[in-house]
Amino acid sequence: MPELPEVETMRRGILAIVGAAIRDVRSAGGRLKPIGLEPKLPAFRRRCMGQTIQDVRRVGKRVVLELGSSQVIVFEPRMTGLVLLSDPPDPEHLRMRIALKGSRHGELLYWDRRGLGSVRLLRPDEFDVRCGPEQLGPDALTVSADELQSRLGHSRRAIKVALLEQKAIAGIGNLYASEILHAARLDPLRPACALARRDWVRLQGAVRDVLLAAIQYEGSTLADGTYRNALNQPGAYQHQHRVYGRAGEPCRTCGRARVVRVVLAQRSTFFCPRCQLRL
DNA sequence: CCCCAGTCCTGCGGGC
DNA sequence: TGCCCGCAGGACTGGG
Repeated sequence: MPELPEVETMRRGILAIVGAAIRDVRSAGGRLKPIGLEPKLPAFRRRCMGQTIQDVRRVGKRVVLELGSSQVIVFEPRMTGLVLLSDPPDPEHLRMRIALKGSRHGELLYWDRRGLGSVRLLRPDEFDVRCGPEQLGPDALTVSADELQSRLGHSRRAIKVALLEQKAIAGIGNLYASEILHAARLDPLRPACALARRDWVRLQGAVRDVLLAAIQYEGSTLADGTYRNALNQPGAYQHQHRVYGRAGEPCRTCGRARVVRVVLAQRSTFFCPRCQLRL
C-alpha cells in the first residue's frame, strides 16, 4: 500500500539515476497477467531509448521520471508495486527492467506482486491531463489548513473517507488516514462538513507531522513484508503506528482504551474511542 | 453532483 | 493435506 511516505522514499532511493540514460526497456513476469503498460512495449522502448533521466519527482502516490525529450515515465505502484535499484523481493513478480548507462546502477526495476499498478510513458500534454490538478489535488505534505478546509469541508462524508479522495488532496491512503486522525484527535466518522476551524488547523498539522515522520522512518512495512525501499530494505514506521492494525490492543497514546476497528467505505478504519471522542 | 458498491489482481491465512 | 473463501486497499466505473 505505498502511500505518500513510501512513494517519497522510493523517489529518494532512486535519485542517483538522474543523469543516466535509458539503454533498454524489457518486460518480465511470464505466468502473470500483465500490468498496465502504456504504450505497449515496442513503442515504449522506441520512445525511451537513449533518453536522459533529468529528474525524479513524486506526484501524489506516483513516481515520475522526467526524460530529456520532456516525456515522462509514470510509475503508479497502487497496492504492491515497488521501484528498485537492487534485487527484487522475488524474481517471479518482476514486471519491467529499464537498463541504464552512465550510472553506477545498471538497472531500474519495477516489481509488483498483485499487479494492480502501472507504468506509463506520457507526453507532456498527456501528463497534464492524466496527472494534473483535475486528477490530483494539492500535495498532502504541503497543503495548508485553508486548502484542506476549502477542498474537504463541504463534504458530508466521514472525514476519514474524504481524506482518501486524491482529487481533493493527493497522497493520503488508508493506513495514514487512520494515523493522521488519531494524531489530530478527530473522530474518523465525523462528517467533514461538521469540522470546526480549529479542527482543520489541527488536522493539517497532523497530516504534515505524521507524513514527515513516516518519511523519516522510510515508510511502513506491514506483516506481509511487501513494501521495500529502492534497495529492498523494509521501512520502520510500522513500529510507530498508534492505531493502524491494532484493533483490541491498548491505545499507545492514552493506554486506557482499546483500539477499535470499523469499516468505512469498505476500508478498515482504526481509532481510539477515548482520544478521538467527538467533542 | 454526490456517494457507494463492485471490479481488478495475487498471496495468505482460517475453517473444514 | 487440500481446497475454498474472505481479506488486504490502490484507482476506476457504473449506477442510484
